[in-house]
Amino acid sequence: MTSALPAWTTLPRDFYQHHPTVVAPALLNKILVRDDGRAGRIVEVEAYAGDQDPAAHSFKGMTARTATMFGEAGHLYVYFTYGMHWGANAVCGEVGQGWGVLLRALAPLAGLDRIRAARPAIRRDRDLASGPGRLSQAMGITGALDGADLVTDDRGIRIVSDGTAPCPDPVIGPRIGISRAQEFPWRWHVPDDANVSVRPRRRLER
DNA sequence: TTGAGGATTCTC
DNA sequence: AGAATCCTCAAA
Repeated sequence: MTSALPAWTTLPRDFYQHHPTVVAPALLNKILVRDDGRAGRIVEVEAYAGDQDPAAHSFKGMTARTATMFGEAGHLYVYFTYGMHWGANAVCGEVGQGWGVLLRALAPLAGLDRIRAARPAIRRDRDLASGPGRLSQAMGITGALDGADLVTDDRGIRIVSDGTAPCPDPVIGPRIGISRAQEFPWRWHVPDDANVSVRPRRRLER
């Protein structure tokens, strides 16, 4: 019997030590894993690039909120917004750059009972983790996990590969929900994946 | 001390 | 289209 389930190998530090426009598409088809069995395949991401990027939290330099983003690559930057939602990023680049990749959507893969329990109002599975706030809620990510090391798995969250190739032909387009640098094509998602978040409704100009 | 705005989601 | 809901940061 030679066939076996492919091993889940944690992504190494140097996977993250590049520009977020490189790391972001490379993260498509990787798997976000919690130590309680919850896991989901990453199907939508966005890049944020520090002082090169007016839309990034880190654009104007480090603050108390963004300290993690300026730290070592491979850690989790978790932010709070709109008074109720958490967002999760993989820090990338070198220390001091403030670069990261926002995890925007997962295709739930394991621990579905726990994921559904974390999203009790949701009826369809494709709505469980389709959006940064939904993803964080589904996976139990809050500010308590800000700074967690995805490489050493020091706090029960990591990103692994199951051997699936990177998405060969991702959809590329503008980022969602930002007011500046809207023209940067720094969003990538797996084509036709039901879990990809959708812009609510484009506001008509004028 | 104040206030505007926010890497969103849900409901009406 | 509007509400919910509160933290962050710059400016006064």
